[in-house]
Amino acid sequence: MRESETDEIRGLTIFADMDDAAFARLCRAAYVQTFPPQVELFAEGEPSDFLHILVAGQVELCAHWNGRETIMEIVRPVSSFILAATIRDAPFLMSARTVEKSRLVLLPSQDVRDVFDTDGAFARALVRELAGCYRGVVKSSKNLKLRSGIERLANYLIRQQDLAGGAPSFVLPVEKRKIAALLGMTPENFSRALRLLGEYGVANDGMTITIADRKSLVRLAKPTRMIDDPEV
Amino acid sequence: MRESETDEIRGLTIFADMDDAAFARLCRAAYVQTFPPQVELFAEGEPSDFLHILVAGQVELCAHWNGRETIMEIVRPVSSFILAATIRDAPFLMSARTVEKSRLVLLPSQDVRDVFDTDGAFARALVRELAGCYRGVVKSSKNLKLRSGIERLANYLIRQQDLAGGAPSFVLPVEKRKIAALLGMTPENFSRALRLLGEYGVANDGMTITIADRKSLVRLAKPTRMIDDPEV
DNA sequence: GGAGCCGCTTGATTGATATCAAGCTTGTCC
DNA sequence: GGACAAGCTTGATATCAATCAAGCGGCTCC
Repeated sequence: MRESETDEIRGLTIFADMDDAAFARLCRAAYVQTFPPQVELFAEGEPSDFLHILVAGQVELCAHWNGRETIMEIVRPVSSFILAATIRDAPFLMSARTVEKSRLVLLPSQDVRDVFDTDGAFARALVRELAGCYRGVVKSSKNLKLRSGIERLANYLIRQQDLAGGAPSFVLPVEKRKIAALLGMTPENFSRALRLLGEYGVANDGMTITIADRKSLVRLAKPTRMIDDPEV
Repeated sequence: MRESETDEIRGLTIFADMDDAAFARLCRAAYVQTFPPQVELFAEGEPSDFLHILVAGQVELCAHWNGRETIMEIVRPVSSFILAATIRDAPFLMSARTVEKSRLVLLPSQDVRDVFDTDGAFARALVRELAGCYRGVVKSSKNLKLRSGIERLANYLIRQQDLAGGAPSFVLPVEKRKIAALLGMTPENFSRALRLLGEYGVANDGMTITIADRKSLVRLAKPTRMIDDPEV
């Protein structure tokens, strides 16, 4: 891995406080790879040989059971994923697939565990990171159990508007069917729910969403920091 | 906190590898308290001042939104809970309530963070613990998104039978309505689903469940390690 | 023992979501 | 341009889950 590439991931909070020697050791056997869209990076159940870091592109994490499939998370750069499996040397609980052309840094899991065993700063950073990941999944689980489909969609749109800088119009980051799966609904119901949101000032043209009356949408969505704020 | 009481929690994996001095420092300002049933220990949104460890009894972790309530987890002894909030010095994402008379050890969150900042072994143990917690919630989320109510119940019963030692008959650990909330269903549908499982050899007398034909139940439930095995 | 409470069960009904089956729109590739 | 594919939308229908409304049964407390 070249220096220009290590720089891209050095800024991640999990590496922020560790010393250069330990970071160098992590990067020693690391490599960078670019994948085309729709490529499966790994499958549920496989051993977690590498910690993955998405540098550019988009990756979906999905899960399967009994012929059904759902999307658990959509990863955007720059962030690591499947850290927990790496730490516990356990099989992946999710499959990963590129959504678009993506560049990834792969750190051998054994190296991550070795450095984590010897470098206290890294271990502490991982604790904070994993605590954040845990809270993220808890929030997502609350979202699923406490809200109906249309409520989840309304909150999703509010969140996306914030991510896009708050402008009334913004473009959805992935295909609608993928957002539907992420929100635990079928593409058909997603479409119907989106139309129902027209009553609340949401307009929809292809991948572009326009929120004309955010207050009205918020009255329906009732976002709360305990579910919808990624910072908390 | 007395020595007899520190012994009760010393065996937890998060304390296993730390040295006695660090453990003593953690316990210095800790205290033990016994609560009657149905007492709220803390509420969603409050600051996480103490890391909680359940020594005896049972505690439910629940979440609320817009007048609705659900149960996220039922904690059994001996285990810590709300570790992630403590680590991140963030508000609780869930409320906690005793299900029965319960004894808890409360460690000041600030002490936990202090020791975690200075004791590498503790930090490493926390990483492993949190990675396990994260994977637990991911599995629970897969369970919710990929399975129907009756499938979740079938898998729950199989798991409870294993926990009870594998005997055909066992007693449910909490009220049915709480199990229903945990599985994301109403008490009414829980009751109906349980009756439908009669077709698969499940009998139900009060709190006692008898599984006459486990193979048949397994054929329906299709348990998988990637969702149902707490060890993976 | 009896009254009252609480949780569980059951049935009837409503509401939400999934499925099936077309069409529609958009963009791509000859 | 025209054919095709893929994703989206829409309507009709079926299935699943929530709600409403009793009634049952066990338990506690006078």
